[in-house]
Amino acid sequence: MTNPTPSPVPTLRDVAQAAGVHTATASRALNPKTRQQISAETARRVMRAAQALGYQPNSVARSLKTSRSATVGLVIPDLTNPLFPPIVRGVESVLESDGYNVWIVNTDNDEERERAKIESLRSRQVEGLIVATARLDHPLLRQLHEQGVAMVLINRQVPDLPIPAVTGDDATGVAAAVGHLAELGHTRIAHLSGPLGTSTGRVRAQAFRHAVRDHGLADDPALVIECARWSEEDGAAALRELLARTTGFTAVVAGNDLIALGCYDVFAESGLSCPGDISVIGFNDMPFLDKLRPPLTTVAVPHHELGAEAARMLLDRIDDPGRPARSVLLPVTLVVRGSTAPPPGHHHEAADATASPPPAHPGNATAPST
Amino acid sequence: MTNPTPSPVPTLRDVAQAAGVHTATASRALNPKTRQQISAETARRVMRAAQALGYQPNSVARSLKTSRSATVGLVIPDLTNPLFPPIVRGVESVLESDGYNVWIVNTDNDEERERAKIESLRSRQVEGLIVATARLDHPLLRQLHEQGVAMVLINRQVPDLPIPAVTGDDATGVAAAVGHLAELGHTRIAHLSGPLGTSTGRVRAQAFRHAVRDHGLADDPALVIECARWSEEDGAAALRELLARTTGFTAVVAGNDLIALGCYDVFAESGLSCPGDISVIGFNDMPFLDKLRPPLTTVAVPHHELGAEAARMLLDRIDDPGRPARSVLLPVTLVVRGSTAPPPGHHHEAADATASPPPAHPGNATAPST
DNA sequence: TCGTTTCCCGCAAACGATTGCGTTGGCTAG
DNA sequence: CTAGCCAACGCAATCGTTTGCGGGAAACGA
Repeated sequence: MTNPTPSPVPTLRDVAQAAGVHTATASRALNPKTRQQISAETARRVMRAAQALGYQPNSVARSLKTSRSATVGLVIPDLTNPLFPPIVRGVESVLESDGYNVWIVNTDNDEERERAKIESLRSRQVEGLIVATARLDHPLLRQLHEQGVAMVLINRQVPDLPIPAVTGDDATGVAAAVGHLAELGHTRIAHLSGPLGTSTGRVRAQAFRHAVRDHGLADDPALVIECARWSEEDGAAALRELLARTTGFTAVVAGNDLIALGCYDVFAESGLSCPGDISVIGFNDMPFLDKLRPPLTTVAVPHHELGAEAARMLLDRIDDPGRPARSVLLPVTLVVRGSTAPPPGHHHEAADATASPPPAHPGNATAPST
Repeated sequence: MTNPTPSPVPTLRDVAQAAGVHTATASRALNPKTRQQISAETARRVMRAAQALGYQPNSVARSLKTSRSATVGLVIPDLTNPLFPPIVRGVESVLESDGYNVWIVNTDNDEERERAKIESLRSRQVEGLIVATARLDHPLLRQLHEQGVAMVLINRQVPDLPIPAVTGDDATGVAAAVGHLAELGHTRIAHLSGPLGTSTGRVRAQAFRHAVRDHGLADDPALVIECARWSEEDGAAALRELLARTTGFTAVVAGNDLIALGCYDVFAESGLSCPGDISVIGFNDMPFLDKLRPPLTTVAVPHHELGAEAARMLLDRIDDPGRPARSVLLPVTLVVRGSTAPPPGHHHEAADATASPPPAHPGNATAPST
């Protein structure tokens, strides 16, 4: 079966003609902002005609004339990272209620693709960009900023550029994670950092070392290792390398949840038990973590709010480009699940002296695995 | 810090002026298809000028003139469903290499939002639509089809409309799932179907009843229950209701993975053990299922290929709207993990008579059943 | 030398909307 | 009765490209 022949789509001229008025009049009648310039009677006639013809204004023509588009671009490094879809929803929730459309593009962490997609967005007159792909050194973003493009960064920032950003409070989150592990009795804690070319990677890594020192624990450079990307595979690779070259650590705080998942893979292949032999903490609290084996202890960032706040800031910026670029840090919370427990052989002040399951935590507390 | 003043973006006229030619000449010089109409020398001059000015063609103006846009819309019901991001990647992979842009929109399963977003896509002159939101009765899709919009459905179809679709082989997948459970010794198997207003929901439900009969098992209508949406919450609700009104079933095949995850929630709250007391099979094999507790047995559909094939079909359709609308069914495979085991008290022909853990399947063990 | 072809390139009309400005007609005020 | 005003609407330019068409000049054959 083939497609029916496309019926010609009605234009403003058709509407005007049907209503017996000039296109200018039709245009004004159809636009609520200008409708009061038109007599009620004529306006009604035009709107009826539009209705009857099924008229839909051509946004392309409108954009060309007005150089606006009611559209903003959302630049995501990797849609398959479950962190991002909730953020996207957050962005959409506020932008849509404001009449904006959101154009989502996926760069796959590829610089060339990023450039191409952003270029394509710009050439379509998007009115602003929400960017989740920021790297510490990011010439493209610098250039866009210099060209006066309205932008808000999300989840990551680029410190040298005065672009507003909304991120989770990485430092506090990592400190909470380390604190939790220290409290459980761990003394040698490793960190599988995310890419140090991203602010999140670097900030979390720095916060890790600070926290470790603050707790009087081993601050051994050999205990932190960088993952090339924020992925399960790279997390696994990093942990393998760490296991090969260092020993004696009983816990790892991962740069994010995916890296933590990579650890799970290594545990499975090497026969290590989590949290029996080694504890893990993730970052982000992406969906479904509570159903893992073991449920992953992690630092929860408010995904939806992250997106929503970024969207609000972008709107502010669009209708007043001159305003100062404040950045916001959203509060995070440690959510303790089953992947953290006292280190093997640890003597807790309580009775049991073996590597027993961790104390059941109320609420999210899923049963700890042995 | 505020934004710098936006520098005026160069237009084709600027380029032409800089190169000392007419805009028409500049246009032709910049377009590879028409460049041979221009002397090599002039073309070089124009291209150099464009380069120097940092000229980027204005797609809006181009679209207005040509009524093309090199853009297709991708309509997703719920981006937070991990099934979709890999599909998106599949779509992008083929469309991008063909010079197309992909505009992803998220309808949140809301009919009004869907209409608005599709309208917005159309008014932007997208050249085609890949739609993952199809319902069995879908007036909007019918209307679009009648207007001659190039479309391809993905993952779901609408049977009455001759729109090409690419989906997984739902019937075979469900049959494999039921077969696997039957082989394990289950005789009363329940089905938590997806919404019966979607083809996937209905096809899988029908296939379930067929499969159950084919294996000579109980075909009790009380054993199938419909979930209102493809979500964890609705899966949980459905299983709760089923547990309340029926007993004696030892396995459930869920309409998809999210519904299966809902079952996990119910198990946790009701103290049931999976797979000890009850087995579960999902559908789709979305990411991270292998890390669940227990790892979810499911039917894997080729996400990436699903998207890629849909994109290819759309391209075909765009440059030849007249071609017949063939639909394709992509093969699926049962991947057996840890959420399925013999029913409690089942005497297997092998030695052990208790509800022991399932035989360890090596790796991802995509052992095709029967 | 004179057509005729070929090669480059410019002219101008679109595409479909928005909007500043001008024009019209009806009304009030002086 | 005329000046002045306002409301309602039309005119035409414009946004930045693309593209059919035509023209001028060079090249070619006879």
